Amino acid sequence: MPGASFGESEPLYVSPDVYVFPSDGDFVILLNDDDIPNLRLNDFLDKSHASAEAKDFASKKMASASWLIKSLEQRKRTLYKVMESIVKFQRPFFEEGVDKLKPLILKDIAEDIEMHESSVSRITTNKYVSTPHGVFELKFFFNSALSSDDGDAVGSESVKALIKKMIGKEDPKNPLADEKLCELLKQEIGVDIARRTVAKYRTALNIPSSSKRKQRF
DNA sequence: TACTTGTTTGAGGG
DNA sequence: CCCTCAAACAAGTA
Repeated sequence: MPGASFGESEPLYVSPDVYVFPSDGDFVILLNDDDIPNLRLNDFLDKSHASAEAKDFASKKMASASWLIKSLEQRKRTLYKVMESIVKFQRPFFEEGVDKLKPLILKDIAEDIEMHESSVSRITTNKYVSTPHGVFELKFFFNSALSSDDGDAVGSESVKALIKKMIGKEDPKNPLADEKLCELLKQEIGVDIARRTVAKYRTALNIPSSSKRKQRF
């Protein structure tokens, strides 16, 4: 998604698919179904003088229309359940704010609402929720301990940025070893990655190892 | 390099 | 449109 890496609170301009707001120490979920007015079937074609083929054609159309309507209803129900489950898992976020996000994976939600991960994946892409702390894509609530938002590239990018910043501030006489960086990363943003990964990111940034950076005087 | 874990995507059924 | 399944893909790890 273009611009995905530019900030946490991007889409003020999208209209959310679902709202969450506090009420009485609890949270209420409200679906936005503005764009789906009440749909219903109109059985206008069922006339006895119609030909067999026409009746057949009509009833097939009716059938397909009716499952479309059912699908839309089901979608609403599923979206509601997913949202409910997210609120359950990320309650501290809804109560206190963005830095209280807990690690969460699709499978957690999938198991909770008894559905397949792939369904959860599809439901949570391109859907937005309005919360007391802003509007977020549903994907925002999933982070497997590493990335802060967008699943792939963004996570490692922001970790790289942080590494660069830390090395920039280090004492030239006492450069930060990868292991130390690893510790700091954990303290500062709660990211838990292996020392080896830190080394990989550092190399990617064209920063030499701590022993090479050490200055003698 | 190969294994593991997590997410996405294409096919197929309703 | 909904859903699942399996296979592909991506990232970290050893």
